[in-house]
Amino acid sequence: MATPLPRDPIADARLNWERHGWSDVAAPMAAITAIMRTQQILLARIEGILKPFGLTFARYELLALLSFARSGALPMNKASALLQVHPTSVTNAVDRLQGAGLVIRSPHPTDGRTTLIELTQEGRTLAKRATAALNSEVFAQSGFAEQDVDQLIRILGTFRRNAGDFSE
Amino acid sequence: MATPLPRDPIADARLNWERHGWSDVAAPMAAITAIMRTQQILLARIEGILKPFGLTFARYELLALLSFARSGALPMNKASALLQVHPTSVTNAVDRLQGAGLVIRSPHPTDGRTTLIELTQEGRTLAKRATAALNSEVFAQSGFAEQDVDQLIRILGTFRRNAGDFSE
DNA sequence: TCCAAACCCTTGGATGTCCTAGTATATTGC
DNA sequence: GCAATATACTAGGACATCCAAGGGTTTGGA
Repeated sequence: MATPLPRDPIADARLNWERHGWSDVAAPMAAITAIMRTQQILLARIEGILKPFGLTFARYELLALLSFARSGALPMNKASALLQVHPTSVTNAVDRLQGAGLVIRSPHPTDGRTTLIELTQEGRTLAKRATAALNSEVFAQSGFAEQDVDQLIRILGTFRRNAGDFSE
Repeated sequence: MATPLPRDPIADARLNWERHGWSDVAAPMAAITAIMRTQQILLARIEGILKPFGLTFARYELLALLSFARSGALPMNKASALLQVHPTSVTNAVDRLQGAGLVIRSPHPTDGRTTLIELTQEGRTLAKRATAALNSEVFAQSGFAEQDVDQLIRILGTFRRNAGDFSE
């Protein structure tokens, strides 16, 4: 890890905003910038843990999603919707997972347009091991206080609902 | 925007975690996943606003940083440290900004290793206009309640400090 | 019935991020 | 003073994301 900066760059940005007369939006700017940076930190941690398994976060997410599907298989478009990424991102991830022998593409029984992604036994085993590693190395040491975790889930859940992620 | 899902996929993931006996880390997993998704939503909004200016978020951040520097110029390594991205990412952004005539590379007066990035007049003007657009179209309508913005700044600030971003 | 519209997946291209390695310049230590 | 180490930037490569466009399959309305 690099040497810590002497000052918080996001707090400084907020001061700059206020100095320029944008005080009304300085706080949301700081919050949004902090989310961007936090995501970057967390992603780096996660990828660091997954690397020994030959996985990236994108591929892990797909593997995990499949492992929770009753049949161990999902249509690509369904995976795209649930992971909330562009269909081409799923195509990309499946290409690599299939190349590694972790998933298989198979035709949908009734809809010729649709392709099913199916976990192989190897894929299921790797998903299990990778999840165990993430649980113990990242999620169990998230760096968030317990009440803060609840706050985050509440705040970001409201945000995501308002952004149109889900209706529920 | 795509049709909202009937259910929150992150809440479902949390339930899956609990069902598999990982209740102790289910909440942090959900919080971290929510951060990833929120970042994705915010980034898409920001890039949508910046697109008409011919800017991406990475390039905008660099322009904004320079516009707050007293001299309008910064060494590349300083920009890299303040933006907390890899030096090669700064090289990439500077290449494109320079190609668009928004910044200029100039040699450091005393250290031959260092390259200074300097805003052009055009760059300064564009930074101002882009900031105004982001302020009114994104930050002023962040979708977070005012108290939640404060909570986010507090929670993520603590997290970033613990992660080694800054010492202060 | 049949064709247009809708839907699903893939290909190709643009960007951004990181890592590794290489070149050039400074600084340190003997 | 000079060699070894550290620092600064860039080139090349691997991945991920999105968008635009294309080809195949289904669906729905005339």
